[in-house]
Amino acid sequence: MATEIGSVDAATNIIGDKWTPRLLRFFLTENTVRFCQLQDMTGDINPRTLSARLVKLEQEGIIVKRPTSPARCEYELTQKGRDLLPVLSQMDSWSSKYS
Amino acid sequence: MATEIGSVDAATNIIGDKWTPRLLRFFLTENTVRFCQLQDMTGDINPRTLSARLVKLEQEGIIVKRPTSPARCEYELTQKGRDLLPVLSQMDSWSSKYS
DNA sequence: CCGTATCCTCGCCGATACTG
DNA sequence: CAGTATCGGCGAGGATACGG
Repeated sequence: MATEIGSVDAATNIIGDKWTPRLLRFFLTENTVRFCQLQDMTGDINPRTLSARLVKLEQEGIIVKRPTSPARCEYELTQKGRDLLPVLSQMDSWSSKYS
Repeated sequence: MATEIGSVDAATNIIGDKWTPRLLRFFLTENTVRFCQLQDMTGDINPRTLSARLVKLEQEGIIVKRPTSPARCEYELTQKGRDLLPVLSQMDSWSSKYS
């Protein structure tokens, strides 16, 4: 059945984007997040860039966007996104070991 | 003591580079690797780029370079590099789950 | 075999300003 | 609050050729 095992590319396509790991890291401790929270947390991200990241993550089925009121919405991980958290955890612990 | 836990940046600095995850993936199955092997495996990587990656990985203490004969050498993971393999494994399994 | 040297393109992303 | 619009710089990395 040609199970193409052993590539790392799909994850790289997400993780490799600037800011994305930081954005996803938010979900290690929170269930939902809003646009401005991500802006505040990263401190410096351009709204244009942040928007682009969220669009891509949504297209890839990693997050879902949910309006909570007019002019307000929140983002949440899908199952596919939740499955990405172990990657983040590993990156986290490696990073803190080798600061 | 301001233990800055909970960043993902150090790993991102390595993993985020184009080609690097693929290069490191080699070490999931092999202990040492040579320049031309990496060229063959990736298929398309520019020698200039490959060289740059290896230099950076060496500077970061993730691999070591060892000449085996004049005009021949091999690369090997350090402990710091070996500690990076779990990240790669996680990326691998996520990628194969969501091809 | 293992790279380095030059040149050059392309697209990422920051700055800034503005809308629903 | 949650984005979109426009513009522009800059640097990563590809193409190609060459050297130890």
